[in-house]
Amino acid sequence: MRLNEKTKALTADKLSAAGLRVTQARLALAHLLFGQGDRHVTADALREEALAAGLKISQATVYNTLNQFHAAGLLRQVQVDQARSYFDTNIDAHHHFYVEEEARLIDIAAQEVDVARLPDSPKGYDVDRVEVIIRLDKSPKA
Amino acid sequence: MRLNEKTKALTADKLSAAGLRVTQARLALAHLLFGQGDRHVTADALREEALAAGLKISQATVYNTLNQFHAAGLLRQVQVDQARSYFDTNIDAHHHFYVEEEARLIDIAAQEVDVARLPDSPKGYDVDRVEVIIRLDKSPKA
DNA sequence: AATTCACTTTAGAATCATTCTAACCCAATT
DNA sequence: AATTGGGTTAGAATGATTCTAAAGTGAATT
Repeated sequence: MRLNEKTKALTADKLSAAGLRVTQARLALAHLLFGQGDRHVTADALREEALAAGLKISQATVYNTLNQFHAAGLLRQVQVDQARSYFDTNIDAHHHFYVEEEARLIDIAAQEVDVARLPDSPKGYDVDRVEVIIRLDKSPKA
Repeated sequence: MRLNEKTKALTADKLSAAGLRVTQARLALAHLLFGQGDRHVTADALREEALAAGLKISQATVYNTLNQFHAAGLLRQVQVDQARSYFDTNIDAHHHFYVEEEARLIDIAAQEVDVARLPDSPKGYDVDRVEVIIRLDKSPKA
């Protein structure tokens, strides 16, 4: 993990802006998460990646950090599989394809889906967000 | 659990039609699941209900049975919460409200939602199904 | 009605993701 | 440099779910 000063400063700003103290673990994970475009990671995958990058970081810290980033609004949690949670670095309104056979998520930009009509919410409840998940299967070989 | 003969026969037919052998455990759970309109249950909730009804049934059987019913197309599995799976007795196309604070699912009939436009699936993949989940929060007290 | 055989059910162990605990560490402040 | 309060950690704990392998049962056959 070799961060140039500019990248490091940007990441640090992002953490500070979110009200999180800038620590080594957070800086390093933030760099992995936010340094390469939109991503969908599981806690375990991020841990592997961190270790592969030579970071010394515990699984507990990976979980803590993902949860803190999520609570701070830097990540979105996506629940499509019973086995594990995905964290999505794209926090703008958008939707997902999910390929169960490959445990793979693919972003769909908000404007690609048109939800033209929604029911009224039950009395006493407000819409937090609307999620559209398109579950995909591999096409049968022709 | 007192099933009249007619109800029992209907439930048995349902199991047979699904290619499942008609056993006591399956009959009893099917009756709990399908005998009272559309429901959303967790494995644990169903277990409790079975015990409360005086059934002697193990947790493993509850899980096995839910998974078999799901595989047989009698139930749909809904994944909205990281903690546990819900099984939905409504297998027709439809959508859900989810109240996270109450861990509660509410059905939305398919025609209540109009998804007017969807993106093309990635090459090599076909749409299995489209799920719309509307996450709700309790309205703040005025 | 007894036998057989494959499928079921079971208790309890195992697994796996995630969270907790309690001790140690470090970033910010004095 | 010392203090302090949050951060990080290893390892234990938790909780849902699955697995194991042994005992039970439904359906078909004798």
